[in-house]
Amino acid sequence: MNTVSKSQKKRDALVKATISLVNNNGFHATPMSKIAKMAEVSAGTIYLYFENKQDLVNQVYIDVKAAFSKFAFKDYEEGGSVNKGFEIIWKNIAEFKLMKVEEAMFLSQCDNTPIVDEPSRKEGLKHLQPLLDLWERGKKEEIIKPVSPYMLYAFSIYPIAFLMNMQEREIFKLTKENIDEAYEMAWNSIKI
Amino acid sequence: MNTVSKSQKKRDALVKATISLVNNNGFHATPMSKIAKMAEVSAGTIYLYFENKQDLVNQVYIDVKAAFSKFAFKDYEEGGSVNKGFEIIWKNIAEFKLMKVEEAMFLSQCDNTPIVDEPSRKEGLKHLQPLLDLWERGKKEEIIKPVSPYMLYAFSIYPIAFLMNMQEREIFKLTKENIDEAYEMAWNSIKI
DNA sequence: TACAAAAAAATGAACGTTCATTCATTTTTA
DNA sequence: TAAAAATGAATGAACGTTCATTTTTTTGTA
Repeated sequence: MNTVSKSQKKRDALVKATISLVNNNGFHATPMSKIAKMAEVSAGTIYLYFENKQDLVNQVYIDVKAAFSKFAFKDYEEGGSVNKGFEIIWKNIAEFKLMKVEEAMFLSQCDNTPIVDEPSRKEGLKHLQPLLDLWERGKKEEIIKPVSPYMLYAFSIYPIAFLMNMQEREIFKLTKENIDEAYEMAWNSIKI
Repeated sequence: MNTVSKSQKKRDALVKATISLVNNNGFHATPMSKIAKMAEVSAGTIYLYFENKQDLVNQVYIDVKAAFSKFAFKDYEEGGSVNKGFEIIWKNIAEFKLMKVEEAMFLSQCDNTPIVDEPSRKEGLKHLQPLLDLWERGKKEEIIKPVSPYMLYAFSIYPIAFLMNMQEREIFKLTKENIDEAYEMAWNSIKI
């Protein structure tokens, strides 16, 4: 049997189409009509699921960010060593950015432009708490540098987005060895 | 006397207006009419300086990127130690991102969306060679990790853009001390 | 189970607005 | 006074959104 309702399928198709078109053409060149066409849905149908274009991007952003966060913490449980915990999370994030390129590219575009509104941005940040907690513990244990979590994020996590971007533009190839080197660089920047 | 021609002034005003409006509203919500109004120029005048809207953003991108690169290498001369050279360049870049926020935000938006075309992107990259050369020397001297320059850039330079973004959203404050800490983190990630 | 009536979902043509761009005219400069 | 620069109203295409109509699904009844 089919556990996904028909209307959920349409919403999913719309979300997917939005991600793909915004990635390839940018938000400014992604009309609702094209989204509808790619999702194989009529133009009016979009407005049964989303209030308007702004609401559509907001919801897509929140959806993708939730999927990202879920992925980031798979196989992770609090309580283990800070080193190991960070490695698990970091490699999950790297895997997400390299496997789910479409989603990751979309997030990178949203995080660097005013196409999503402030409340949705806040909403998207919610799920990162376990990483912040881990860092807090790492600071107490004098393993992690006693600096703002924004600094830790900037130097250890954010760089992955750049590598993904270069990879996507076929300027640079991220191999298995590269990933281990990258992880080392991330860790070296935040460890004491 | 006035060494800047009148028409150069108009072009400058258009460039400035474009940066400001794209930063605040996004490219999709920046009509030519608003750019003209903010630059105190008639709509048609834009087309004396730029072919069309695409050409306008491309040129603004290239202009700003050139200013950025120039700034990045001020007070730098090849030949000094790798450590010192990198510190000078890194701190220049940090200063640019924190002092010339408008320009830096615009670059970050362009670098993460398809609003500028590929040739302009290539053009914008041209001026970074001295940093690549420095890194190459650092690798030979076994001071810098023997990894792709994209990796070095991702972990040492790219994070500054994240900090700038957070600073701009008033989520995080970058103080003098922070900057020194950040520099340490950057250096730790790329040094052997 | 079969069918019809009611409700819900989906459609897509139509609407009004906004936008990028043009060009006949005016203003400024040489 | 000729040339160059600037203007801004006009144009037509494209867009987001609506809504009268159609299609599909659900419900109620025998």
